[in-house]
Amino acid sequence: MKEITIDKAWRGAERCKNCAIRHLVLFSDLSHQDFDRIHQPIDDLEYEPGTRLYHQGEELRYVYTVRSGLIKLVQHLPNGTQRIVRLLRQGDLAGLEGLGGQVADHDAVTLDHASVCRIPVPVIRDLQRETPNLHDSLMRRWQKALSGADNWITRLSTGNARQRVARLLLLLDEASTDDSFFLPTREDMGAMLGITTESASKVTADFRRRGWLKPLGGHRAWIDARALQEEVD
Amino acid sequence: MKEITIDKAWRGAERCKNCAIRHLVLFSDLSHQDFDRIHQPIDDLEYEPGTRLYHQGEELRYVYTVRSGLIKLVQHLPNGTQRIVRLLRQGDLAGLEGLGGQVADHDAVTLDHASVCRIPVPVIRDLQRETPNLHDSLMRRWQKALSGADNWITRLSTGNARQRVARLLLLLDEASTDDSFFLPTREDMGAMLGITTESASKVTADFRRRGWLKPLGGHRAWIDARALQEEVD
DNA sequence: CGCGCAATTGAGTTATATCAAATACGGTGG
DNA sequence: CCACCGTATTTGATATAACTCAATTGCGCG
Repeated sequence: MKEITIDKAWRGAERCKNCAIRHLVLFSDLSHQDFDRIHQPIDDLEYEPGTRLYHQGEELRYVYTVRSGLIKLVQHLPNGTQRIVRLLRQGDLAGLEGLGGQVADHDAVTLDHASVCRIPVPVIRDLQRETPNLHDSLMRRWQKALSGADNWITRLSTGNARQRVARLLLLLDEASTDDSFFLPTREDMGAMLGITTESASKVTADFRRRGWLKPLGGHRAWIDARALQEEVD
Repeated sequence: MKEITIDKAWRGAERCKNCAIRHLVLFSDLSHQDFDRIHQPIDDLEYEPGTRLYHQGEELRYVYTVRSGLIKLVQHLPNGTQRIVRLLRQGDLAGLEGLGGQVADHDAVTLDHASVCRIPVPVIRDLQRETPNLHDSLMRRWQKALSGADNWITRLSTGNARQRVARLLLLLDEASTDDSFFLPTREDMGAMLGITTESASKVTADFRRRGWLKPLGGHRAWIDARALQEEVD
């Protein structure tokens, strides 16, 4: 597991005002004046695959907005097993629990190359106190995270291995803008679905043989969503 | 499934000020003046076991604070299977997603006899606009719900049936104040753990034979937490 | 080209689901 | 208080799915 590497850091809220995906991020509803209330640097960071942003139990000094890429939230059990409890993508926040002063509930690890904005917790606390514009935006994040977690239980942790893999692929596919999507390692698929690496591999290989899944290289793939949909219901 | 029955309705915010468990509920941080901003009735309701507060897809006009009892949140899949994604108990909120204007993500159904405060969504919206005191309290609810969901995945949807049942019993036990706790039907246990009713029954019966679980009648039970803890790690 | 890791595949074992039957339990009415 | 009924639970036999362990293949990268 690699440590964090910072490729570039823009440092500052000025860039936020002109952010290309501002409509998607936490600060979408902020006014021009609100940005002037930001007194600590917001850094724009690039992480390579397998980078850990923070780990379970750690004090969270930052909240992270995903600009691009995929991030997994991993939770460890006392007995050593681990489970991926959620995936974060464009517009999602990692480390939300830090806003309440809690330590991290999970490890946050990039799956592929990821671009992330790192916002100091005090910045959000201050903005929250001085402007109400952030509240709706923040509540939508909580809401989205929660419904994501619920879906994870019902869709990815219910039914047989075949259905779970199919639902995961459909989930990854519909999240993507183009017709290809990031295909996780079989080990990660297993950790997401509560099945073994081998089981994930066997189902995946079967889908490929049937022509419903086509790997495109570089950890990307295409699926026949129609066919896979029929597997799940 | 029974419809809602209202045994008593206190109607009004006056009672809230003197609520016996106010330190646990959403309005813990409100000032005396804040209560005067409440212009719609908050009803104190009693539900019998198996009552549905609302169902998935329904518009949420209220948020519900659990005063006592247990409530299950059930999510239905298109193929007809259903899964219990969370349990709510004293101090928890049902229908949080209604605050953002969304329809209900789940069915909310009482497991045992439950006492609940029903708060109109506009009341919370108004308070939120006029006083910042609610924000922390509300965020803690989101945070708690989310970590509850994460735990549900890692503890109750991971490992073999035996471990899952053990973890569920431990969870129900530690939530309880006295040394007894509510023991769900095997069917509900199955829906919580992603296993069949029969599997839940077989494990439960085995724990009983070993003396680690003692049913006390009236859907209540006692466990040897020490022994069960050893089963999970 | 070959090294190392990921993915695949297969055989054997175990756990869980499935189906069916028997038993226990709670509530109701006599 | 007891008998009865419907439902939940338990139990068993069998089928099936998933896990485990081990070996092999494939692939990306230096």
